Amino acid sequence: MDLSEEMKIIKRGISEIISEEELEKKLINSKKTKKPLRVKQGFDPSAPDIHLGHTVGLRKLRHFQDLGHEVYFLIGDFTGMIGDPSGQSAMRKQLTPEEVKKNAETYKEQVFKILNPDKTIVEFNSHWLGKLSFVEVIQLCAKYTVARMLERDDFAHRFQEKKPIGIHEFLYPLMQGYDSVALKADVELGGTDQKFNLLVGRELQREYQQEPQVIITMPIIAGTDGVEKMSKSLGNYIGIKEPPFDMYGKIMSIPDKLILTYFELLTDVSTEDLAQIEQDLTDNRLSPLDIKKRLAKEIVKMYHGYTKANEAEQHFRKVFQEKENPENIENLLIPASDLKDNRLWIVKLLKMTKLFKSNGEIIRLIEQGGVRINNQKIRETNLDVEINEGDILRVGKLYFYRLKIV
RNA sequence: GGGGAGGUACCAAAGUGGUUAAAUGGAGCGGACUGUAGAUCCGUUGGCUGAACGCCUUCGAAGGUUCGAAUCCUUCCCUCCCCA
Repeated sequence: MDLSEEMKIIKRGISEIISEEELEKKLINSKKTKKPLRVKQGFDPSAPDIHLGHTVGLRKLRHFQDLGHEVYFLIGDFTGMIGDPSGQSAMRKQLTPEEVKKNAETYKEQVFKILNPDKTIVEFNSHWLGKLSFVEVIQLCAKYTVARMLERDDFAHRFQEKKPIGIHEFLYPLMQGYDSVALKADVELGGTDQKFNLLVGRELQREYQQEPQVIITMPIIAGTDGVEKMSKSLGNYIGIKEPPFDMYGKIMSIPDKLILTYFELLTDVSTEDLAQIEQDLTDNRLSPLDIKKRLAKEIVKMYHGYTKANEAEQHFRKVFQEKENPENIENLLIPASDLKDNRLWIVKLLKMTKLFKSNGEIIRLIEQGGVRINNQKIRETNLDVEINEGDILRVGKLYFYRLKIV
């Protein structure tokens, strides 16, 4: 493959690359010396569920692997104890070593759905950061200035808004940069919100007489709400481990304006197809609904296979388009001993679904018409419902249960 | 070290002795509409009790004053600003 083709693959769907010339040089050099590039990306172990937002970067790492390079999948177990301040408006809770360890393990289980395990080296930055002496830490700090730290957006904002900035938070970019030094990274990937940290890596590598890494920033994809970036803590994420239908359903609920972005960053749909889809959308040749269904199916297929993706699609059509009950409904087991004359208080019944934290929540939902039995809305909270084997209980839009007396 | 401002629910932000489980906005949730999109409208957002303006817990923490406190007093913790 020639250089321009390689560059084309690398440059698809990225946000920024610093700098293209340096990358080309590195690629050429790598080919000449037959030494693969060392491509690094760090992952925060505080979010053990890999979601589609993470896959944007992971997929790019995979591209590098497919081009013959090595990926250093760096789990920030040490930095995780501080918590990346990027994009945070306030200080984060520090994780305990046990939590970090557990999260890191979960991470490892999941990434190989995307990465090629043969070309992936999993590392933990506690290996080197945990060994630094206080003197060495101070020496590291001496390589950067407060003023430069304050150049960073989120620090600058917090500073301006008179919000607290912990001194330890200043160490985060330094540690991440030091990771690049320790790994002798050629390329580092990160979200656009990581740009500052990535740049610090370049600075530090220079300080340590290394050739600075090329940095590639990836767009941050918005979550299901279409506004905030996809993240676990905001609850707007789509996890790659989620069951096929949940995944399908969540993708269907994204705002239309995200369709193309998702196609571009989350699927293998070719650039040509992408252009076609965009055209079809603007021409109204295809409805956004149909295109979104294709998107959903495409993504579910990647993580669950064709059969499951198909099932999810059927399920969706049945439940939401034809307004029928889905085929596979979870059983809700009701102990016969709880029944009186075959009846059960509606609130107790709902409580058995484990969907609610309190009775108040249940009562609210009933009053708002969010509960149906056999498609019949229940509005009365003070009601003993007759329980028949096989009755279908529906809670909100999403949850279905088939009642079963045991 | 000195002086000043401030800590209210998921977030932002009112509230300075009772009618305050706490205005308002955002976000969330549910409903209507729809394409599980967007826009719009309505409802709802501490817990318990088969439910009532009843009880319990909540306005940084702990004590205190009072018939009654988010509101007053004391101590403590935390944040920010100015000066050094």
